[in-house]
Amino acid sequence: MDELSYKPNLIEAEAQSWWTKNQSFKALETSDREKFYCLCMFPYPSGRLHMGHVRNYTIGDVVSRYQRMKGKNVMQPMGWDAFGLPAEGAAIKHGLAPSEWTRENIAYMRSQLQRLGFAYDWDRELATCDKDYYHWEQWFFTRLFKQGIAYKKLAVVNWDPVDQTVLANEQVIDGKGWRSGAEVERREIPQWFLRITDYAPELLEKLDDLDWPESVKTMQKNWIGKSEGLEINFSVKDSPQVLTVYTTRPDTLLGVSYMAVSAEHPLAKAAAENNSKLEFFIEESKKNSVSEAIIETIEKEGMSLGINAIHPITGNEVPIWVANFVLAGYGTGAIMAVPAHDQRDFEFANKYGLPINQVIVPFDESQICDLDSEAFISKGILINSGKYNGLDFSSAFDQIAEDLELEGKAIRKINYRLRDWLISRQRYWGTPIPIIETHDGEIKAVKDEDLPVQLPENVELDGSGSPLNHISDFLEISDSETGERLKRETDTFDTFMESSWYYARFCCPDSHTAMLDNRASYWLPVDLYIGGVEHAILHLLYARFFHKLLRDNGLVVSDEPFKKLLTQGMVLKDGGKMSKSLGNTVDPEELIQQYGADTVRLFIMFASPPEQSLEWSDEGVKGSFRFLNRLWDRVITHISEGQVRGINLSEENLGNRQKEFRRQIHKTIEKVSDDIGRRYTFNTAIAAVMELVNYTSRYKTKDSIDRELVQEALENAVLLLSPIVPHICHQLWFLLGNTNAVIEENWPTSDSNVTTAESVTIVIQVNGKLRAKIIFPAGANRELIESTAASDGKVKKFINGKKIKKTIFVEDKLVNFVI
RNA sequence: GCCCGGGUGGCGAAAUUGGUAGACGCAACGGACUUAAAAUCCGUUGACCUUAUGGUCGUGCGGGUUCAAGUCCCGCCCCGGGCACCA
Repeated sequence: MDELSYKPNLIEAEAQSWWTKNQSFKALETSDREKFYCLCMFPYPSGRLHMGHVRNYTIGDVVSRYQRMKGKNVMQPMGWDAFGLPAEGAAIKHGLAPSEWTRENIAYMRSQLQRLGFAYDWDRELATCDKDYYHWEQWFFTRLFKQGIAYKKLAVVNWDPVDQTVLANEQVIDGKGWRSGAEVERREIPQWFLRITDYAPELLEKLDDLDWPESVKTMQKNWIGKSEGLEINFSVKDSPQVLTVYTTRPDTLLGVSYMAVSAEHPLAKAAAENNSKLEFFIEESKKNSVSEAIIETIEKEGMSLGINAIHPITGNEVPIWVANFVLAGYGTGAIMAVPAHDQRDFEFANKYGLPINQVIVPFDESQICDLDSEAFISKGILINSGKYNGLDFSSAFDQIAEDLELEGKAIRKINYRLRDWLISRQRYWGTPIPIIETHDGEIKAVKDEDLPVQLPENVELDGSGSPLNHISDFLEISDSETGERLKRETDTFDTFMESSWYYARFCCPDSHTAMLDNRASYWLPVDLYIGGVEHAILHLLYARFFHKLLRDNGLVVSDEPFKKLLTQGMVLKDGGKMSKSLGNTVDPEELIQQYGADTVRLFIMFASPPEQSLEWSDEGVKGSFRFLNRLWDRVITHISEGQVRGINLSEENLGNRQKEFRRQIHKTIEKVSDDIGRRYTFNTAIAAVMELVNYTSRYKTKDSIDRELVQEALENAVLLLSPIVPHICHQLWFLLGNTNAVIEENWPTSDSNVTTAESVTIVIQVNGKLRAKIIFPAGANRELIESTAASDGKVKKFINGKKIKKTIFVEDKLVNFVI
């Protein structure tokens, strides 16, 4: 074995112990440099790292190390999103307590992260299942409870009648419980909510200020779903009840031909009492999952309730139906149906032979309106609408709203699609909700001095019922002062609660006297947040909401938690998502053992830009390993020819060939700095360094100036690659004769005098087709270029004596003759 | 069903502001080195036509705008993500 060959395992251990010994990644608030908080979405400790983790954390590490070299005071922390459903499943399967399973996983995955050489400040590590963490979440919740932001109401859940437990949507497979196989029912139970809808306007408006991908901002905007409409009350015939609906299209009000309510609606319940067919239909509808994706794709079915609503304008009777696609938790749980101008209402009306009343016509004939085949959903001019005929959308909206408001039959309303956040879960492995119930049913927050409410950890799970309900020590307590018998809330928090504020706790994870202290004001907001695009809506919206709650309670000073967001794509293998069930996973650990962490990091950053999905390739990994070997050999060969130092590379000392080499070096610095610093396109940054290394390898060294140029090229290649492959660069930097570690070096800057090209290639087109390329001195004037181009043999041939109608000229780029 | 992305050689991709399509890498093929293989190094590599110079076509499909379209507009097809209890 060659003493001088590339041995990744050896040099990676050496580099890592150097960083540890020098506490290179410890982040302090006392620095006078500008702060940079770089955060990757923390992992759920599922057992082992997968490639998605490696990709996510490598991106964060590259940016952190780059920003550090740019002189920033960088904090990059890591922790564990440790509560969640899989731990309960694993506990049942392996007979292990969820806490034990989780903590073993954390220990193993921590060692895997360390082996990858990520620049984390491990002193800030936290796990959400630690009582020091959830203590403050409970403390904050009791404030929200007292402020009325947390409240209780009925909500629909998936209920497994055999296991007597609530199921997650994921646990419902083809309408059956995943363990019991029993047909799942929808059931209404009391649940805790947070009033996120109170913050809907701000959550919407502040999106504009964020440096986030437009697609994510659009998704959040649509999710919040602001609409302006009318809430209209229909009276019910022969009944004191009122049927309230919300519509954004009051201009179509005269086209209403039926009403539809959800299976949970009071009118449906009442009508079913003396109608067994209806009762059966409603029971069947309730067997559908609560998942919107499922409800929206099932066969649309309905049944008449046998009662009528009274149209608020015409006074006509309109039949009321129950329909399986009307969502109980959305709007008023009831709709007015206008089949002529809504596609879903149209299909339902056709299926059940309900009337289709056209009340809108297009503005002009260019629009197609064929009510035999589909609804006409565009806005237009009103017809068949009595005194409103001839009005357009906005005047019809105003007129109808005004008239109905006068009669007290409607109010204008801004509505949001966003619903309040359901935060309680009927599960064991989560943060206990710090609420107690007195014997007379009063609900009270647990007092500060009694926090945290600790989750009992040594429990046995069997998959049925609620475990906390069976632990009497937990469930039944007595008041420390009065001795009154009290009962604890046994629900736990949605795990999105923990992930909604961990980014803030990383600023001061050791604070025992407060949830957050002024260190949070120093570090927040997060400068760059990186994670999977699958979190584009829920996690990122909840975290934004929680941040505003923290702000309104004086705990943080910023309005938004994440200044810039980078959403990484998925890691695929053979075109599909890597998953255990498909058996196409690649274990990062095996690859690290075989090639070292740097090779894995390099491949994963080179294979595609971060936002795109990444196709895994074992051959590609080998290619990355080959490149690192070439780079290593190149440096070894260079230094074995002896040290070069202090030779003046200023322009007057260089020949043309040397000037061009130096130009390549500085063009590479310029490109890589832009790719990493601005564009986040690490793949093209790596390609640029590869080109420089290839150029250097081909470059024949004839004198000491050449050797100094090779030194400059290799040093810069090492500096530019050091955020991506930090271990090999740590070693190569010393080998190149430097005494400081590369991590302590500044990011290189390119010299614009060197990068300015003396000549440019101008593309010559005839009618937009490439016909010639001619080299001109940079900045050559238009006349010269055009006359030279026109007399070029090939160009002449294509102009072929025809008249030039027009000449397009783009400086330093192209000439296009239009003939 | 609704919302948001994506589709470029045999493969991963590049083309940053409408201006040279395919940088860089993988695979493949040919050559050098070697007893041989591996490794390494050098070369070729979008398709078709052509002896060659060269030419024609080509960025999911069909239209359009423009001197010029992978890039902009309209209509489709396919794939992926999310849809509120997976994280």
